[in-house]
Amino acid sequence: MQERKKASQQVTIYDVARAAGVSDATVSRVFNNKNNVRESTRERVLQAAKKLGYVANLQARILAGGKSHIIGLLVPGLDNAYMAEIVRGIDIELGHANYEMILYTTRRRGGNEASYLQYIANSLSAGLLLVVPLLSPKYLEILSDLEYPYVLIDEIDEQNNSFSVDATNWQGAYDATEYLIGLGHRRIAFIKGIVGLHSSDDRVQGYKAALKAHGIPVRDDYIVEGDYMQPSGYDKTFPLMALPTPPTAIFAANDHMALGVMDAIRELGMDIPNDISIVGFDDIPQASTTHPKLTTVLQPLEQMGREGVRLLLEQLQYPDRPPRRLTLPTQLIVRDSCRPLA
Amino acid sequence: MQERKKASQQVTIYDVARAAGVSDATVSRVFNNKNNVRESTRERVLQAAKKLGYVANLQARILAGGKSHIIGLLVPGLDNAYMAEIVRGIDIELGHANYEMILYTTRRRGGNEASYLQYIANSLSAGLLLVVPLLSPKYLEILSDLEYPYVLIDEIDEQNNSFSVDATNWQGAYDATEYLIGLGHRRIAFIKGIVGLHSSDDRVQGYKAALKAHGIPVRDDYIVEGDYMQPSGYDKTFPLMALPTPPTAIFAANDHMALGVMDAIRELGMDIPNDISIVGFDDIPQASTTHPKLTTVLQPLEQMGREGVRLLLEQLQYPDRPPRRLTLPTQLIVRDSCRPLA
DNA sequence: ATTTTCCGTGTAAGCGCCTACATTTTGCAG
DNA sequence: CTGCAAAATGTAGGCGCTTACACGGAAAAT
Repeated sequence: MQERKKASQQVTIYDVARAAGVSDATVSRVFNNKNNVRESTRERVLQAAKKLGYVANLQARILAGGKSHIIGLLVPGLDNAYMAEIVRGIDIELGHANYEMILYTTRRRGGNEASYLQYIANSLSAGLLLVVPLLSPKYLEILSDLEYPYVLIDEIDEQNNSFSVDATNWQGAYDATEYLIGLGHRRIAFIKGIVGLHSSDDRVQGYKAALKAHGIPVRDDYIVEGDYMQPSGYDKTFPLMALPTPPTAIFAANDHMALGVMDAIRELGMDIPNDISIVGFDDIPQASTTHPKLTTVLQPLEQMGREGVRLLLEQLQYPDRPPRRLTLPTQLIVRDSCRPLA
Repeated sequence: MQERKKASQQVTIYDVARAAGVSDATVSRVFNNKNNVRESTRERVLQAAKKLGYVANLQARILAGGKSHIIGLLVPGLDNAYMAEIVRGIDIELGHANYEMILYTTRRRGGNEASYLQYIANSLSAGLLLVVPLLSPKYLEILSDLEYPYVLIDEIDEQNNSFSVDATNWQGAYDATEYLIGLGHRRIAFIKGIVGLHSSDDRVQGYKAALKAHGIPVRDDYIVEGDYMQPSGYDKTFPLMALPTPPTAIFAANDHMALGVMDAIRELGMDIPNDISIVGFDDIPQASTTHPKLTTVLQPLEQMGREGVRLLLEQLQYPDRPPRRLTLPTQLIVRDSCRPLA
């Protein structure tokens, strides 16, 4: 026990019980908001607790069968604005519900998903939030085998067997493309995200659908592959602009790539939006601090995080409710990176 | 217990013991790497455990006096690249040590630091990592009252009474300034970070010291106040460039602000680095994906995170070691945003 | 006033694991 | 072989808390 010398000083439920002249069970009841405690004793207990500085010991509480009030968050990493926004939402909502969050990264235990998940499930978290692009179906399988509550954020379960939160990716892309078309653009290029990703694929489809709906042929040479990261947006812009008939607008499947596009365009000596229009997707905070400000499709990341938490807590409370999929609306945010075609 | 139906399925130490034909104590010994277990039984236990899919129950382990293998991370939020880098380092090192991390944000329990810390200390974490700019001294006081192990990252304890990790902010700023001077610049402006922040103040001092060392007078109108965020870098650039004798180089106290400066400069129709040189500080990932690539002072953020973890684990293992302060070297990273003065 | 409820509280038995101590087994000198 | 120390393993108690159950007393019903 060298690890926690403070153990000796820890105020337990017994100390409070003694101070308040009741049994430990009563103290427990008070702190768990059980209703069968007389108001006067409840207050006596509360006061004693406050005076002694009592703070419940979580592990004991969980072990004894209480609720853990901790949920796990599994992510590949925190190193991008997209993730940070979602996590912010999660944190806020968790705060309201008085839950803590423990962070797991897929970086760890690479390969051995099964035991990692098993480990997580057996640990302190009562449930798991997954923000894992390119989620392997194996994960879901294991998770449901474990009968462990979880929610997918910005990712869906093809089997429709999981709680999940995502956004109207198709519609968002459709709207943005239509906006560009409305501005008079006909030569609209699209930089794709990571192929295979649900969100990414939907965006391509939305883009194509809008073109078709307006009788504009889909040109394959206008559709290039990116990876959702800034450098890919930058790199892919040059070949696009080197085309015999270069596009007059570029729609990047996310803001990070759009930022890269802007860099490339500037490097080509062209002006945004006068020479070319650019649209992104996500509306990360940075989108509104660039110059010109980026027109983009807002994906309610923070809200997705929040709803994810709600869905998880709901599961914890009512374990038997059937899985639900929540799809939040995106919204076109018009800023300064587009202009009507002359 | 509606919260965890899986409880019934949980494989306990007893199951393993039975399967291996030993007592639970022996199983415990095996999993705690105690040395007085015969090799043959150790293996028998391990095999049984593997077969049953045994995973230790953390709360029970902690409760019984074992090590928690969880540390807490207290941050204001995750929403910037600086923090993300540090957290990445923390995560990596924690992974090596087989520790988990639980995330606490100062956003929660605004105001009531004392009880929040008390809560944290009484929770599952064995120690706390603080990445809290503008840390109130009150925090430290409470923490040491609690005799709770903690490490400060990129922040120092004036009393020198805490374990902490930071970087050579003064030297880094000195080096960068000297580099600019070496390039022939004499009119070098500086955009400060958040005043009051240890790191920020040191950087100003380093900048001033370099100027003085080279006999260049420190001009107050060249030193403006920022807040470490991109918009402030952008905003503060305009008045600077509107000066009767505008600077030929701008040194921003961090990369985020430098990015803002670059935006502003471009908006003024000037070229980087031909018309003006720019230097940042931190070397966040983005610094190398801008165009031109940003010359900056590398602050080993990831490593700071890692060392922070090391220091914390060290404390957990040897509770009586006196506090240490670890200062990691910064390094000037020359890229493309500076040019010799014509 | 007496019986029936029900409310408020205490008692006790764990939750899964660790560890001091007791006990058995092993290794080895004599 | 015997004896004994050392190594290996088992036993039991406890970590702080929750919760089924028991129980006394007060309120409600008759």
